[in-house]
Amino acid sequence: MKPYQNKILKFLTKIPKGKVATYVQASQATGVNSPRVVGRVLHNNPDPKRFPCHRVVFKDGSLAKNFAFGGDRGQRALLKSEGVSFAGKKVDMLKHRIII
DNA sequence: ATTAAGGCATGAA
DNA sequence: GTTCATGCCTTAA
Repeated sequence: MKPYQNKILKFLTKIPKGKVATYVQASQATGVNSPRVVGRVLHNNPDPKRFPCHRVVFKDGSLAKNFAFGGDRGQRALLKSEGVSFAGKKVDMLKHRIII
């Protein structure tokens, strides 16, 4: 059993639409005090359709280079479609960052 | 202001 | 010990 993985995936589902979470927030919310672990779980994402890994971004709002949905480019489109605003290349964290 | 690179820290496989 | 969808730091252009 991988409790951290289960918690992280569950954390993804509880991210409201139009909001984004940072790796740090996800790691702290799940008790896994390491953003890298979160990133690994997202990469091992068993079902991208159920777990919106595209809602997890860097602390500064930038996106990962090789995203499972078609690169950072595709992720930007997905988030934008959900109502997330973008400041150039980065997500507008001030408005869409979830409050833990 | 932004990008790139290098280094160090953290936690798990 | 090494790697990794990170974070923060510094240096450079």
